[in-house]
Amino acid sequence: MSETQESMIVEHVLDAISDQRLRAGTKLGEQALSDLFSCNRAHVRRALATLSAYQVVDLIPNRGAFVSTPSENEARDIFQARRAIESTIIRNVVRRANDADLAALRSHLTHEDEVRRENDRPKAIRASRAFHMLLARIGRNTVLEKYLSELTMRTSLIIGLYGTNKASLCADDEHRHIVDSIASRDEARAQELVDHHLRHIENEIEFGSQSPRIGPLSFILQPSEG
Amino acid sequence: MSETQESMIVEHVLDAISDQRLRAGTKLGEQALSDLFSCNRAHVRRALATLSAYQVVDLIPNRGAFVSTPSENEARDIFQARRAIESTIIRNVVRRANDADLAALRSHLTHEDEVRRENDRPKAIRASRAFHMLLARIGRNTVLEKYLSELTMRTSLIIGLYGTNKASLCADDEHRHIVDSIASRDEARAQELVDHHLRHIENEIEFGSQSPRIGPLSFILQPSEG
DNA sequence: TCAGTATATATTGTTAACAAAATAAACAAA
DNA sequence: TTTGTTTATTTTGTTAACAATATATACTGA
Repeated sequence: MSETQESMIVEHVLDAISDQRLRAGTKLGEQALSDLFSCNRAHVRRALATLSAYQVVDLIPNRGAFVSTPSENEARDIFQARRAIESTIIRNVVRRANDADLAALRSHLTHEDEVRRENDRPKAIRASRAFHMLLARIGRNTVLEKYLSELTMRTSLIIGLYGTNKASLCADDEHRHIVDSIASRDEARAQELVDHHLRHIENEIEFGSQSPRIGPLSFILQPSEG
Repeated sequence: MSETQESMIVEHVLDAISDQRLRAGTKLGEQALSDLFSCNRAHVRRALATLSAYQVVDLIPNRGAFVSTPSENEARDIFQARRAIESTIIRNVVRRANDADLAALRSHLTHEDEVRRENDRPKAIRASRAFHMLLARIGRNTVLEKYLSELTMRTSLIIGLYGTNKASLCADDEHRHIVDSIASRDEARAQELVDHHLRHIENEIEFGSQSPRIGPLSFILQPSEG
């Protein structure tokens, strides 16, 4: 089934979305993709079907595939779903995190500090997403981890679509405080911090302004690595 | 893209799974499916890619597609995910349900009573799933609704795989009590009842008595099934 | 210039044919 | 019988060609 080839396309598109190189509404042409990844269209079509199932791509009959553009209502549903899922994840983390996990979290925080100093917004957004996904992995529930992966992807889409009020996205030390609460095994506090953090992100989104702007696909989707 | 044709295959397979006509491990041959739905294999392959993204089907390279067989760990993750998601759903329901919604819930309860009298287990399981999906629809969060759809599907798979202790699956009047708590707008009680209900279902599953279709070898012993 | 229409191009949808791999069957040797 | 090997059959994977549809371009007439 050449699972590798197909999943490579999927992974690259997902990476590009979470990096905000691919923005909402961008058309994903079959020929363009099969040229980029040097494969035939059948692979591309299956990859697009998968991405559509992940709800990050819309398939329109006879028109093609487009990166989905979440509405405000959809965005709010997504954030509510994130609160539901990450609430359970953080509880798992507080209960299950071992020393290695805590070290990984601390290490990630310093990484986020470095990124912040670089003033590279897409990179910062990516690092922020990685923090949430690290928590999901430490929580050790693969079902929740997969769902959160989809939801954070779509969150990147939302932020790219509508923009945010403040330059700093995942606020300065909210992540740090969350890690502290995990380290002190304070379940209630950790849950409250995560919930507050997610509401904070949602509240900073400016649903009024919508700025869809797109570039050529070949720039955005460089199949750099194998 | 003949979205209709492809989604028809997907829907039929999902229905068959939730009805337990399709059981874990069953092979979904491409030719068999394209014959059944009188379409070409390209459609079938895309449908299988979608089902794989929903995690109800495993795609094994050069071997084909098989209805997935959740492990015990996976099953527990699924139930935890359900508690996380349905907790938020029921909160939405208590807040948002109008008179029509309550009427629909009452109507469904009488339907479940009728089904119970018929002693048709698959039908009962389907009706039970429908109750949870009705709650999800009334909750009006499409993201959570879609995830719960997947999770209830996989729950059907789990129950079919491992079996349950008692004949009655979704216990006699737990659903009724949940509806009552919704009608009286008792959020805390509704959440507690749903959580308890889900734990109840999980506890009735006999993970010890695995049916002999776990390993890949048992697929071969298994005669092909419609 | 602008609207509307016709033509040309490009893109998606469909099908069939063929290659590669896995499974099933047949068969020979112990 | 049982085991191992070879052959045949089935199934999955890949590719290309063609049809249907949508988009872009050119053209015509006010």
